[in-house]
Amino acid sequence: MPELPEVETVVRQLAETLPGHRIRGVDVIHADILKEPPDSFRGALLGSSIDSVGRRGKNIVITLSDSHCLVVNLGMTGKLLFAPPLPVPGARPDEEEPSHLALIFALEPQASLLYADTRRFGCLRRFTSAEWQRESARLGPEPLDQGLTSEDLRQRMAPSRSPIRSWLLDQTKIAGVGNIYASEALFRAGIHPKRPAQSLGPRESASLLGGVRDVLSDAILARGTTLRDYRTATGDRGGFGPSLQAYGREGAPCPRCSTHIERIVFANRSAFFCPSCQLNP
DNA sequence: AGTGTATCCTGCAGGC
DNA sequence: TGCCTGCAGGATACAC
Repeated sequence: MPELPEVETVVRQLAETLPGHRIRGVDVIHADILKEPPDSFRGALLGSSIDSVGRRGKNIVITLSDSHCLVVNLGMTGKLLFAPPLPVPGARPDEEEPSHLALIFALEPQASLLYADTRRFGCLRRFTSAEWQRESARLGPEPLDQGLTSEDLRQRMAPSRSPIRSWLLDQTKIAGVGNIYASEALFRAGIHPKRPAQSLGPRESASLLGGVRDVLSDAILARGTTLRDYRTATGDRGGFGPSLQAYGREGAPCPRCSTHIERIVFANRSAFFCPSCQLNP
């Protein structure tokens, strides 16, 4: 579910509230979202203080004061919710309790951080700073990093005959793009999703990087896309859904030329495109 | 180096 | 109403 804009939204919210809190309780409800036994996870985190909250690709990186970090990947349906202390203890007005709670952190000063995940494809992993550096190095560059040029992108695409949509979804090639924004970026760039990555020339690389950056930036401003499950750290829905131009719009008119948007499936996932704006070679 | 398939898991929409 | 199938923002492991 959550791609870069959704994760960035959650990270920005948590960065304002979490730092300075200390973990004083860890309640593991569904152990299968951890990569280690619940007891060792709990034992390692109890007493840790939160220094900062950042993002790498689709990962939420919570840096702890003991040179460790907690890395959260939301999978398809994960939610990381910050629950501030209730004004009146016991009273929970409109806010419904999140369903499918998998883990609860009790924090000091009084607050809690909830992890809920319907399908439990998400995971929470602990790393030392050095371990995380190594993990992070496996991921491709950040698309919004201004140091990344379209020429860098072209060189990374050059060895790959993989369809560009699949290439964009590969987190080791470029970090943070998922299925929604892959379709959207390719639509904006006018590139067919099945074009081999290595077939994109300099001009197309530039349009693609532009398309990726524009759609991710626009989606961040709207606080992400909620199709169904995604919620921000405050439990709100993202507002980018109505701005989607291709994804999920099979049969609807292309916003540029009115041709019907088509859906094709490859590598087991849907891709949406305009057959007239995004020509197949 | 690719692709297709399966896996983890739950919920929902649509067809009958 | 109930049952079935297919589909879903991700990541990974497998055989070919």
